[in-house]
Amino acid sequence: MHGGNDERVDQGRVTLQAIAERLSVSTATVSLALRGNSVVAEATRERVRRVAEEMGYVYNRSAASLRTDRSQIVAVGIHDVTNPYFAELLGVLDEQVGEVGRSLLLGTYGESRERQQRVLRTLKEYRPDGIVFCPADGSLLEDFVSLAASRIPAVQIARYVEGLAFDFVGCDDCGAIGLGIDHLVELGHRRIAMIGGSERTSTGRDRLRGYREALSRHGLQYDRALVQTGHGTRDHGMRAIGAVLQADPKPTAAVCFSDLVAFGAMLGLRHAGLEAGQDFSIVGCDDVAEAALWFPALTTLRLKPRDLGRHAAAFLHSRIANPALPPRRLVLPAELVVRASAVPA
Amino acid sequence: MHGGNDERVDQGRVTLQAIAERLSVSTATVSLALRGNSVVAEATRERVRRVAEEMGYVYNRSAASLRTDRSQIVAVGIHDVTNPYFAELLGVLDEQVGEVGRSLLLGTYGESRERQQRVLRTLKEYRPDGIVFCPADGSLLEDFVSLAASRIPAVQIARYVEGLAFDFVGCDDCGAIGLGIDHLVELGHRRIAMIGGSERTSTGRDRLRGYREALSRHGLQYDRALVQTGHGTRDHGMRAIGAVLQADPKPTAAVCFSDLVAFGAMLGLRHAGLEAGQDFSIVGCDDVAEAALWFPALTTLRLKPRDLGRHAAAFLHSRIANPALPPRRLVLPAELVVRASAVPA
DNA sequence: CTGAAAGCGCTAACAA
DNA sequence: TTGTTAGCGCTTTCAG
Repeated sequence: MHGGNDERVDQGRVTLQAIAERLSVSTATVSLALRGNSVVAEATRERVRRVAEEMGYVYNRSAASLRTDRSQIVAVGIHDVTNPYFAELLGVLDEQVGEVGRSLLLGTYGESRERQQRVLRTLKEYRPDGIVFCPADGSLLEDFVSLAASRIPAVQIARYVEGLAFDFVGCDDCGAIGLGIDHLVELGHRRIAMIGGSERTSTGRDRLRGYREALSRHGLQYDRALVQTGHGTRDHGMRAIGAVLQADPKPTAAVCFSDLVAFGAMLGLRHAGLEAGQDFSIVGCDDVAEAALWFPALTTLRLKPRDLGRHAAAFLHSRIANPALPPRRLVLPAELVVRASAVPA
Repeated sequence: MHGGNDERVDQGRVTLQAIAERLSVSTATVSLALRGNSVVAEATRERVRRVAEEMGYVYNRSAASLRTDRSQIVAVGIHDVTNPYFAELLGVLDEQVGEVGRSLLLGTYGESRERQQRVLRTLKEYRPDGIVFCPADGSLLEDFVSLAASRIPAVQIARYVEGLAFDFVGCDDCGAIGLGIDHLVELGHRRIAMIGGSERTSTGRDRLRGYREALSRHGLQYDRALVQTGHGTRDHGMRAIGAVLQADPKPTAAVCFSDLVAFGAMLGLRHAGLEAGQDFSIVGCDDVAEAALWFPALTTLRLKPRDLGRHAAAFLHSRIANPALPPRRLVLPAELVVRASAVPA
């Protein structure tokens, strides 16, 4: 320990305390100054800021959080970030939440209820200011009682669970599929299949319902052989289109639960020697980026994840500000975007 | 305030303290018991656990974090979750990190250095146990001095910045493109374009280098008119293919910086009246899920984001355990997957 | 305009 | 095997 050592030796612990000592002021002053509170003199604020910078101070949010009961964390629970629709949702959420100085704590759980339970519990332990989540396939009301009990402001996104008194923002799933059917009927189709959509998910149920209702609106008969429920994956789409093609009489068109399913279906069609947009009509749902670029370009129902994300963030922030708000529901309209995968019968 | 009120009245504050009082033991015992420490009697542990459960206790990680200097948070900074390659990376990271009881704190910054600065600073404030990030386009060494000074275990993923003494795990970008060129040359192509890849990114530079080196390896001449650098987006791919088609003599094939670029390029080709896999050959890079499903199915270089994510997590965890480790570099090999978008000249 | 002091909920010595 | 105690770094009265 020879002389000439400088202050940088123990720079591992730069706290308010350290700054306060260096400046011979109190930690209270430093705290206030750093947060720009105008109760401390402009000159002091400046000095504090400079020294903090110089000492390499970094705010400790755990400490602040413990003290204030605000973590500036928004937890988000979704099944799959790999699904482009949800990836986009996640992106928007991050943007929106970042704008008000909060950060996203992420948890994914596939479609497993059990993992969802674990993830939700862990997320809660970080004391997020709020949480936005998309209930896993098959979720039951009881899965969320402890979340509700925690009183953490929560908003359900895209999917809801029946009877849960949380905010919800989603799309008009029923109406979306209706639009798709309308379009196909206009094109002259009479035998229209429905591919994908889990009955254990609100989006699945609502889109399936949209299918049935639209059919009956057009005086078409519901045929169980034309519907292949399942997860919203490419794989399912590919397998399901094959199954549906076995029906007699054959369908001439299909609406899909999602674009991913539609992509799978178009591929399955090709395996069966058919081509979407020629021998068979396909309409997707979501309008992910890839949809416009496919060949044939996918006719689909646009669901606008950006709007979803924006509104979810707004709901959450207002609820954080005022937890007493009654639960709200926002259902965004879908819109048909006509491209090349659906053609006259 | 009539009688019959039960304990659930103020359930807002269930702390170790509260449990301890209820059981007439100390908070230390409760803490130990809840964490399953075998120093407390099995019977006590059980009692504590039951009461905690019953009272709706939820662990407060801010408090623990403050005390232990461990947050169980892994911060991740990336430019874009909407890019399927990075979405997949994110998904794997979440899985891996979850397995050892940590959670992901997410920050995105587009390709903006400035946003990256803000995001990194915020992430640090949560005192993550570690951080994995992909440097934004144009990042400079100086952008990370404060991260380095913070001594938070860090690993760079996919892209690295020259001279940064952090761990790195990425792909053999140079070799990947080389494989692509080899394939095209074997198919008889001599005029091969390169589309996408920013020079302000290690992946861009390395892939561009791979292009040049492979060309010269095959005795082909490097022609500036055949390379269109730019971001790894579909848009860029679509615009760039047009530009490259102006060259004289025309190229007969192109390697793309990424699958996204390749998708854009294939679309651009169509606009120009050409068809990939017939009149022109395209090879992508990444092998995202969509690549196999496109028409024509994309011949591409598989980069295995899952392996990347797994190794990054492993690097991080070992470094958290032992911060003194020297910086490591892991470069995963790429592999050619032949499909239908590249054909004989 | 600034300082002193208490306390958020937890864990880790150390003592009993 | 369990209890006592101090303290992590911050914010917030309340005094001065």
